[in-house]
Amino acid sequence: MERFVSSYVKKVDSKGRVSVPPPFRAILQRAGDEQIYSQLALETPSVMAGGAALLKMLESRMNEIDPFSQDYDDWAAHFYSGSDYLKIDGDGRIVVTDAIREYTGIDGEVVFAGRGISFHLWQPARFEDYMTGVRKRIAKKRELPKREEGALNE
Amino acid sequence: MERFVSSYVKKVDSKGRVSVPPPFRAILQRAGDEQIYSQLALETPSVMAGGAALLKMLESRMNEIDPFSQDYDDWAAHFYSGSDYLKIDGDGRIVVTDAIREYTGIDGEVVFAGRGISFHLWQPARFEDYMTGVRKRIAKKRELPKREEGALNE
DNA sequence: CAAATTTTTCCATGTTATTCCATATATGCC
DNA sequence: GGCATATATGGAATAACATGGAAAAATTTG
Repeated sequence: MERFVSSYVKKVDSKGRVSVPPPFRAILQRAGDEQIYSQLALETPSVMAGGAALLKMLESRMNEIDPFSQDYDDWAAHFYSGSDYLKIDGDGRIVVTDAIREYTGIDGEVVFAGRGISFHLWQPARFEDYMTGVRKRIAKKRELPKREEGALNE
Repeated sequence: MERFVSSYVKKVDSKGRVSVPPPFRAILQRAGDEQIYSQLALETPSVMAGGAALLKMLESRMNEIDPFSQDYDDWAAHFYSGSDYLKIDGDGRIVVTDAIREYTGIDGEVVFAGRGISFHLWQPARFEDYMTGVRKRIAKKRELPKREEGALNE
């Protein structure tokens, strides 16, 4: 399956329109997706997005939960209320909703960050901070178990 | 089956009229529903609503209870006395009843929150609080079992 | 039963969202 | 490096929608 790779910064115009990075657009198009499924991310002030493949993956995960549990209620709320279908228009653009803006802080520019089967939407500054943290955490982990004896530059 | 997805904020006019979000309206229309079945929610100060599919699901659940039990009496009371059919008028609007206002605190604006087979009506501020709680609970649960070995943010 | 009140339907208007188009910019290709 | 194609971007035209009020119908009340 094709993967969303790399990060792109895009401008948001006064009407909230953003053009989807062509590589991402191409992947969606080849998969037959005319809409982008989006969901507010749980751990970060960002939005997870992707095509039907992502949606399917998420749904199958949710279906493992007992439908009459409190747990399920929470997931259903998050899953359905916190989601959106963003239609890709004739010019390859989507519109970021108010809910997305508020949750992410997106306002003149947005980062499309590839994540494999999905990609995330970020406010640029927050994305940079997040990536810095990510790299630090990874480096730290590797220091102890591996680094001492392992490859120095890989 | 089509699902109610996303959340929409709508204004309530002085007569209690609210226009149903077009995406929800479209789903109901395609299913042939001209009325919205609504029921006071048990766990939260909101109203659960939906079309005939929802009603059918709820009824089948209730039919599993012994009709001569105390349990059944309670359910029947809740189910029938705490429900309403909200007619969708020619302009795609419904009227929120006094019972709904009192139970939910809805008063100038209302949130339509998608929930899959149903959607919920909320007073906006309360909905925001609720969703924040939902996300916290989910994130917390995920910390323990999976996070160490699993995907980082998907 | 008539009057008053509420509810519902109908209609007009303003607003918002979507689509379409034109231009500028960038990218890839030869 | 220059040409052809693709993309970004803003604005204008169009369509969809929200919203308030008036008219009509139904309901309640005295």
